[in-house]
Amino acid sequence: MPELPEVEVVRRDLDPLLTGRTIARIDVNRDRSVRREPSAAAFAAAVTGRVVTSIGRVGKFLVVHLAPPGEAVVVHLGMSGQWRVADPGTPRPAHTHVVWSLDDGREVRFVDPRTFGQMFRSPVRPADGASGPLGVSRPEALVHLGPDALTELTREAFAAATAGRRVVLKRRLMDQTALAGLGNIYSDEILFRAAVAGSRPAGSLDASEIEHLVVACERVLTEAIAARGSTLSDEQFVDGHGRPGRYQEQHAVHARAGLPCRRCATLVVRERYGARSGYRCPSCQPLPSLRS
DNA sequence: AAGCACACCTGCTAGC
DNA sequence: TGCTAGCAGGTGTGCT
Repeated sequence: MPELPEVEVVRRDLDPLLTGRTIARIDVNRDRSVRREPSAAAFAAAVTGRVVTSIGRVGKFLVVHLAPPGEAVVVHLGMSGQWRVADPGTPRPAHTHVVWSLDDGREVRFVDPRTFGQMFRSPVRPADGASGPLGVSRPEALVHLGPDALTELTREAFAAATAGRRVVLKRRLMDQTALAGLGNIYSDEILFRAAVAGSRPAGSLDASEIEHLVVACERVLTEAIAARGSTLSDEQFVDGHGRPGRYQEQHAVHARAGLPCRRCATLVVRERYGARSGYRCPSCQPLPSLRS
């Protein structure tokens, strides 16, 4: 499923193609892909004719800023969403739910087999003293998200997100209101890089472990973006040009149960955290009770 | 009020 | 070989 690195790859693909373009037409083939709007038709009518001024990202959400300022289209790829840039003459893939036609003749297609993806308008207040570290205001629909794991993460923010929490760390890392952008893949990889077991209570971290986790977060996400994201066998992530990512080749533990750890060759184990699964190297990420 | 269960949906896989 | 049942995933809601 697309997490922060995959969404950032798509953002970087779409930004030069959409910024400055006018949205000439929007076709919604599946109403479910447009949420929080009076209707799909109302959404299309409100966005048609407007100019894209930039494309941003908060966590796993894309933010298409429009002129005149004050409103943006927020897009979430869900579990299987893709944005594909194509010429109108080419056949549309199955599950093409929304098509944005641009004034330069190109189409941007929202393809989403599992239909967990969504898009909607959201007000954006002008940047002011209350805006984020980047000086960019968030759409109002995204103010509940925690700091962006790539652009807004500090040691202080991480400490605040975990202090006093009894929930297991793995789940806290994936809680978008604590930290925005991490899902199952990258929480596993960051925990491995920091040599911390995700089954620990979030509030049990010491200063050294927090430092390692913050550094691991920055490095893993940066490397994953450089490798253009992860495309697993049972997922279908592709970038704006239809190409898969390569970071899965570098995964240390995620989806590698029973395979040797890349660092120490100990067999990776799969663990359950409630309804979710995670992967861990028992040797590199020991449980506290097993520490010497 | 933190934390959990559940709904949403469809393609793939494991199991008969 | 063909079928079905179950799983997987992120977000939002609602319950305790």
